[in-house]
Amino acid sequence: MKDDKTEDQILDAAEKIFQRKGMDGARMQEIANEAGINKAMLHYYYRTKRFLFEAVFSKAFSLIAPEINRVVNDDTELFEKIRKFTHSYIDFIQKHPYLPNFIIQELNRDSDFIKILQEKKGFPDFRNFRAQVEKEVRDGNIRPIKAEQLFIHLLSLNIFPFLAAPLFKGFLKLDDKTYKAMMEERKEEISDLLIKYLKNE
Amino acid sequence: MKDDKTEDQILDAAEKIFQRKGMDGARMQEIANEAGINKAMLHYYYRTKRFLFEAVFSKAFSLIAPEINRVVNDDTELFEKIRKFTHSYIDFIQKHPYLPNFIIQELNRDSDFIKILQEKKGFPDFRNFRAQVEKEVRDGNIRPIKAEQLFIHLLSLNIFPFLAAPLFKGFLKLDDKTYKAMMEERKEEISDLLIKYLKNE
DNA sequence: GTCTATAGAAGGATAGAC
DNA sequence: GTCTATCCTTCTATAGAC
Repeated sequence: MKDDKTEDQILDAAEKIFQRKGMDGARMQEIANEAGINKAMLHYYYRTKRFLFEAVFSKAFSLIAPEINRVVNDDTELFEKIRKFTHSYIDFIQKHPYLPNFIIQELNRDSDFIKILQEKKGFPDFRNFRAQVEKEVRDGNIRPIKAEQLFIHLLSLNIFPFLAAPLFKGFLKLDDKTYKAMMEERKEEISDLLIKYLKNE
Repeated sequence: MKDDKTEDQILDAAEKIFQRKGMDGARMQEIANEAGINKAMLHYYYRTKRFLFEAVFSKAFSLIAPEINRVVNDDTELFEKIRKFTHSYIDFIQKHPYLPNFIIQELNRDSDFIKILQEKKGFPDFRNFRAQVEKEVRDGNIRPIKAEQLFIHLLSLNIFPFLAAPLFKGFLKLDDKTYKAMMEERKEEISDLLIKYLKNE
């Protein structure tokens, strides 16, 4: 079982609170309440707030990393890859709506976090994707483009609409339901945009 | 002069601190130090931390709003508009690097903020842009696309790379200088992507 | 391992002199 | 308007009983 042990109950509770409120906004007491456990236990298992936070952050990142690796470390054909990533990422994020904001926010808050993550195994390695894009360009299958720019396009188009959901809902005057439906539509929209552009079609 | 009055000195200092650390991470003492002034003055002029924060947030939003209005409330021809927005937004953000993260973060933290902003004059009105895109589609000048999706594409491609700069620098193993150069390149990359797609060219 | 109680520090806010 | 001093609450963290 996942929640057998107090340590895991704490981590689950901390996840909820930290992802909603961030490192600075979260309170140890709140996490303890959420875990249905005493505040002293948090320190017993994780020593400090910072260590607990880092455990949560690492776990969050290890959820995202495989998604990224589907792009950079996978030998699917390029268009298929774009299509699959876009579809699966948007499904993934519907399940973890707080994740992108949490990651982005804390990386901007503490610039050392990314260095810690880079050391870990499973950290996405971009080289395969670069090679793949360069080959497609060389073979004349796609319009000339830098792999980095395509990668940034792909992630921006997929991630930002969730990060900026309150903003877009405000601008476009959409309710939650309509906005969610629009995110579903984007699976096709994004694939279509990138693939037709690359194919020069 | 801008900094004649204490009230403005405080607002400037608060801007710096809040934009770097957010509402929860910022300390009144830190803002006072930054302003070279006493902590009691902050309360004298702005009563509470929250009011001071709201003043900063409103000002930040009033800096971004005109940028958005260049897209939604301006009768420039569509392709020209995409090109101009992309170029000017990327310049704008190099001058205010903390702004997008600040806005997004606080809108996610407090979902009521957007409602307050919607009331204010100058809040972007999407209707003109929708009409413009619909007309271009009807006239057969561009590929069929919903105005909302195009709007989200445009903002995502422009804003996210700054928001996620630490992440992309980590993934792509780029230093600040190289990344900045890449953001310059994106002015053309983004325009090219959207316009060629729309023109079906 | 788990709890209660509390230390110790920090932060927002105010009183009151000038 | 501006400052110093201080109140009071909140928060992280630990001590110590069971």
